[in-house]
Amino acid sequence: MRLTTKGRFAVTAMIDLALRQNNGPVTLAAISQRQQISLSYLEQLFGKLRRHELVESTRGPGGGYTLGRKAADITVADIIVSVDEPIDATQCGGKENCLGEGHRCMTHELWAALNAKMVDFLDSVSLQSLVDEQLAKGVVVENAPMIKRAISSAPVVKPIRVNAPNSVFALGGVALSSK
Amino acid sequence: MRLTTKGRFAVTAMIDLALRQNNGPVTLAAISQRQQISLSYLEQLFGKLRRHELVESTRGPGGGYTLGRKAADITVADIIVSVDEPIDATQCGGKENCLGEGHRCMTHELWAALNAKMVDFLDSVSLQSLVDEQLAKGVVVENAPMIKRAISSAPVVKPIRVNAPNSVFALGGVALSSK
DNA sequence: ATATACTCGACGAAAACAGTCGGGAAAGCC
DNA sequence: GGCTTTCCCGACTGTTTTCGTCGAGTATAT
Repeated sequence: MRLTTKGRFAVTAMIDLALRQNNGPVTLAAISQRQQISLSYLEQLFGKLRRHELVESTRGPGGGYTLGRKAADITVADIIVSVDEPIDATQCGGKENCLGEGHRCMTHELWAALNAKMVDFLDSVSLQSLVDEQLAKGVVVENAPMIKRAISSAPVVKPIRVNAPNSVFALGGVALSSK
Repeated sequence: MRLTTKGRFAVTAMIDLALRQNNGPVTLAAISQRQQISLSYLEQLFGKLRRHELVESTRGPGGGYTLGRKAADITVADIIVSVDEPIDATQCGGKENCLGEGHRCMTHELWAALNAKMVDFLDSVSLQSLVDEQLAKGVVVENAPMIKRAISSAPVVKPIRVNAPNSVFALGGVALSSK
């Protein structure tokens, strides 16, 4: 398990997505603006997230991404593993008895214990719990025009897709569309 | 909080050190051989660990490193923070209200929640607990000639420094001194 | 048809990682 | 003193990862 800013971007983007997907699909462009992550980089990350079925995509106008399953069923470990992939296996290539004898290469053993703890922990943190934490903190989710409250239990809600590039749908007042 | 193989090396080396320091100081050369980490790289890591007072050094023959405080008082978070240092601060430079208004830059907020959880967790794992885990698994600590059993409660035992470069003090039988 | 938005691959600069090298400086031992 | 051991430090290098750009392409809705 590795943990870098790459994983941080992915987790942050997923929280952003989870906070807003009840309006319908969320575009990467919107996440890019809100979270200050380059669009192309997000595309790469979401490509991986999609291949791991953590998100689903909808093409065309009004399209974007939605969560692949309920936020409560997505863990932080899922997200990080998805974008980090190559788990690197402690220089000895993963084979046991790396140096011929029995108790050699404890490098492997030594780290394995802590790594397991870490994975267990990150697997116990759900995306939903992070979202709840944000809502509790009073994070303002812009343009959320009083849709149903069925956050993630409704199958695929897809309300009317308002397609207003520069009005309400943009950013909540401040002009950030200039660049 | 970042987590890469660098932190892994540091944690692994610290476990190795904790397992053996009751014989007296442990040399980096020995850790290097056992854990297959390059000596010079270890020197860099231990330089940081020493500056953070997690380890103490003794120069000259029979010298090496010992823990700076009891293994139970050193956490994994301590170790990782020591070698990773620059904590990077979420592109906005750490200042609040990054974009002028109040609820902007939730990038900061979003990640902070998880990061805090992670630090809390890693701070709850002591070096001692990892050492105990290894001992329970039956890890063989070579050349431990039946010293006291007071693993880490004795202040600074420092028995007689046997200075026998190639005999018992070397590696426990197998010829690894060839390179 | 056209605009929206995802999809994919190649490319590139900058940073971090992992390791090397060479010269020191303190401490013990002969 | 001279020798060895060991830590100490800075500079340097090659590789990988990060982060981002660009351009072309495909599906979809209006």
